[in-house]
Order: sequence, then structure tokens, then C-alpha cells
Amino acid sequence: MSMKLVILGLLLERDMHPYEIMLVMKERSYNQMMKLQMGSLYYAVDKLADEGQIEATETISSSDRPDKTIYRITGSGKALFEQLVLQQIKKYEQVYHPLYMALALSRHIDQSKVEKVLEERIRETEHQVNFYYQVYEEHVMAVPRSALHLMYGRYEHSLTELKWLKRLYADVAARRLNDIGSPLFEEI
Amino acid sequence: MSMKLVILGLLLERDMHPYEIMLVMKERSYNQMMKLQMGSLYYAVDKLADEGQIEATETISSSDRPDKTIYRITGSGKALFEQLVLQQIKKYEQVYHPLYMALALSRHIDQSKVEKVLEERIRETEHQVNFYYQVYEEHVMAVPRSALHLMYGRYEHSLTELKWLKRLYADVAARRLNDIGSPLFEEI
DNA sequence: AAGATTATATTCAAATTTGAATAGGGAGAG
DNA sequence: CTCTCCCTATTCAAATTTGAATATAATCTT
Repeated sequence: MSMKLVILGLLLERDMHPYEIMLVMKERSYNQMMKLQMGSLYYAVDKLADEGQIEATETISSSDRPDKTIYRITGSGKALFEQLVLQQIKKYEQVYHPLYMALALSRHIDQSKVEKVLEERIRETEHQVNFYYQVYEEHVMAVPRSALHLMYGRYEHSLTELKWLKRLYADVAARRLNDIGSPLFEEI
Repeated sequence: MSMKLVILGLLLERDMHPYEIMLVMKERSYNQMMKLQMGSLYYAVDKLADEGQIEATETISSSDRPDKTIYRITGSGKALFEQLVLQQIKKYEQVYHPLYMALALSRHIDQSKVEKVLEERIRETEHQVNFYYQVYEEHVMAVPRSALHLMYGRYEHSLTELKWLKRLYADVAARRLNDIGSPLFEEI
């Protein structure tokens, strides 16, 4: 559903052909917020066109390259866009961390191996945290606050994950993941 | 891939039939960490069986109900399990928040509507945060630390999201999402 | 005791995602 | 000058997910 939402949102700004939509998405780093696969993009465009939310304006043939088909958003497309945005904000959608599942089941395997890959993972997450913070810092005076919120939010989420990984690592290293009856934090 | 990982992990504990796997997953709330669809579960079981990671031990016919096929994990299944767990921990997998995309594009629609649904969303997230914290509190003396980490991590992530939503809401309400050149936080 | 709902167990078609294949053009390296 | 790699642009088959359909038993309700 995210793909449709983005396509409609971008066509709201100006008419484009699918490949161009992808370029804009990359330009704005939308591909870091969602999965961007060309197959899915073309599929969603076809689907929207079938349903009349967008329509082809012109087809540019350059004899050599494949024809470009340029799309524009229709009235019903605009209505759908508003509906999708509001729906997405409203509904609490569980965000799945596959990492959580893996760690829940990791007690069945050799803990020293888990310890080792967790170290790598922590290092990589540290880089991500720093990277996201830098991106925020670099854009702070140059982009609208809506974009800043996205950047800072990404930073905060990765920082939350990093702290979590470090606590988990301490327990893996101490081989006390299976202990029962001890709180994660000391009472004050 | 999470589905295969869970199936293998549970079969490592004891032999089960697909429906039973689902029951255990629900019992342990794995369905809150990942998407649990029966279609996908049966598909993954068939796939693993085809590839020899698991094998049918017996088929229980009760004349009335559909036959239950009980599966056991094989040697190659155990190897795959270890590999999948380590791989999942190692690789930094982008977690996608569809909400982020929606908010990035929300400036194209009526801000008063966005404000309204954001309020609802914040209320719901507050409930989630409290709920997750309670679940942690209730289990703190009763379950292994590995499970506590999952519960506390879920709480932290939702709390991070709540704070983010509130900051965002303030900007939507003040209609300053499109302002450029102002940091999100005051310099100290 | 009839009727309604929930639990057991699995299958299926349709929707969607994935990853690779296609195919020509331009740009930079050696 | 030619080889290799990347960019433009799209399509396709295969893998996977989704949501609903199926069929019977057990339990609860009135």
C-alpha cells in the first residue's frame, strides 16, 4: 500500500513516468523508509491505471529506448491519496523486527556464536546511529521540518535499538539469558 | 524467512503438526513479533519438507477431521536453523515504518485532518506503551531474561515512537511543518 | 434441545513481491 | 579504440503472502 501512496503523492506534484518516480524516490531517500523494487513499482502503476486513479497522458517513443509512458493523477486518485494518508496515520500497524524473533530462538544454538555475531551487529548499528545523526545535522538548516522529523526519528529508533542490543549482549556474554526471576534493571 | 526460522526452532523442542505450531506461537505471543498467517505457515512447512529440512513422522487420521501430519526436524534442518539465526542477527535489516512515508507526504493534504488523526494515533500509541510496560512488569519475576528483553524492547520502541509523534503533532498543530532553517530542538 | 459460536485443520485462488532478464546508449579506464 | 560498467526503462516467471473457503467437532446459549 505504501507504494501506491508514494506514487499518488509524487504525481500530485507533477506528471511523471514510472522510472522517473523511482529517481525522485531515491533522490529524497524514500528508499530508506520503504522497500523500493522496480517490479512492485510498475505493478502498482499498472494497478492504479486500471482502476482509474491515474491515467497515461502521452507516450514518448525515442526509437531506440523503450517508450516512456507519462502518467497524471485523476480526481479519484486525489481522493484516494487523502484517504490512504489518513488511514496510514490512524491505524496502529505493528512494526515487525525479525531480529527479535531470531533472538527469542537463539537460546537453542551455541551461545559463543551468538555472542560473536552480536558484536558485529552492534558495531554496524553504531555506524548507522552516527550516520543518521549526521544526516540530520547536515540538513538541519536546509530542509523543511517535516523532513527533519523523519531524519531525527530514524536516528532515535536506531539509538533505541543500539541500547537494547548492548543490554542483550551483556546477558549473552554472561550466559544468563535463561535466568528467571531477575529484573533487567536494578531497583533504585 | 522468519516463518521458517520459527518452525525450525519450535520443531527443535518437539515434533508437531502445523496447526500445533501456530498454537504454540500464539501462546508465546510470537504473533506480536511477526505476521502469522495460516497460509504462509502451511506453505513454509511444505517448502521445508520438500527441501528435506523437516520430515513427516506420522499421519494421524481421526476419520472425521482432516489428517494431522506430524513433522520432525532433520540434521540438515538443524544446520539451517543455526545459519538462519546467525544471519538474521548479523545483517542489518532496515525496519520500515509505513507511517513515516505517510507523514512525509501528508503536507499535500488538509492539515487540520492530519492533526485530527494524529491525535487519535497518539492516544492509541499511549495505550500501547502502557500495555507493553505492564506486560513487562507482570512477567519480570516469571520468565527467562531473553523473553524479558523482548518485552522491554517492544516497550522502548513504542515509547520512542510516541515521543516522536508528539513532537510531530506540535508542528502540525502550529502549521510549521514546511518551515525551513529551524532546528527541532533549542540549542542549550 | 436447537441454534450459534468457537476451535480444529487444511487448502485454494488471487494478489503481490521478488529477482533476474532484456536491450541499447553513454562514460571512463587502460 | 574497445572493454567494462553503469544508466535508462520495462517486462516476466517464479516465489510468496493474503484472505477466504472448506468441513467437522466441541462448547456455550437460550
